[in-house]
Amino acid sequence: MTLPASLSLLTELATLSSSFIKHADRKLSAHGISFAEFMVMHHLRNALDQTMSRTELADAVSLSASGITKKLNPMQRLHLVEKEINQRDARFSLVKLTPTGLEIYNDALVTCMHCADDLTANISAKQLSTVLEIFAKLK
Amino acid sequence: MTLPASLSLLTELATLSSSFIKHADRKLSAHGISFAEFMVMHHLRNALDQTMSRTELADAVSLSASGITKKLNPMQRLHLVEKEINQRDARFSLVKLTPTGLEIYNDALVTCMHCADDLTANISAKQLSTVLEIFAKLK
DNA sequence: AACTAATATTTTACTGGTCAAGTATATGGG
DNA sequence: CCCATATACTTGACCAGTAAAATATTAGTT
Repeated sequence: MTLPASLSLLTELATLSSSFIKHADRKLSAHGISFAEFMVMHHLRNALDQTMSRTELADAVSLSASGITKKLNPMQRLHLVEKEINQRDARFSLVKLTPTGLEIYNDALVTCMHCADDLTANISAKQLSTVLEIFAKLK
Repeated sequence: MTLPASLSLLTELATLSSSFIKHADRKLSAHGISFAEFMVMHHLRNALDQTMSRTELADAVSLSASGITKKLNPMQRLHLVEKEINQRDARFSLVKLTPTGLEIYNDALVTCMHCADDLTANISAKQLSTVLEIFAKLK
């Protein structure tokens, strides 16, 4: 009995990302952050003014509203990010990367790129861009 | 500032699989199981005699030793899997898919294949097999 | 046989996530 | 203006995972 390729993609995707994230977590622990925290900083870094609302951020990292609150609390205590209240609408609170956070992000980025290079060591640049193109069409 | 493609692969991989797993979890809840439980049964289904040791299974689904114990406990209570003691070495305990488990797996498989087809709706069969080939080279 | 080390699993304490309920603020219709 | 509704976020109770310690069994050495 042969299973369809689409199912294999799905199971491979789950297995690969799970084992990769664990690998990255181990490497990033040298910077005192997890891969999930790196991803939060990564999205903030690439946002306009390095600032996003909590819901935008939650969507970006696939976390629930309460999940993002609980993830950001320790990051605020470590002064990696800071909270700013929106003048127009006090319900919104904006999250901003601090200078300390940016510094740690930049260091962690180097580590993370090494992880990424390890991951992709056996594939060519062409294959890499092919996968990225196809990824863009998934979902 | 442009980031290397390898890093994008990594972040996309994490984001895609996280959102896909949540989608599959919602669909599979109709069968009373999670995607993680589906993966356990999937590996057992494709194992010789539908039986694996707990450590083999833990490796297959990227769980720790204690993680697999905690995941299997409720599955045993629901009679999806059963425990068998190895005669040769009483330290090993084998995990086997029960007839009930097999039945539920087969139903869940149909649901899961629909999820997989949704995921891959916008890519061709050729692209699908290309990605799978490249995935095999990662790590 | 007895002691040490290795292996497979479980238990414990803890972390990080979810959902559902609660709080605070804003918006629109009477 | 006031009430209902919607939105953004937080809190509380719970579930799922980890690492480290504990337990049980086997294997190797002397």
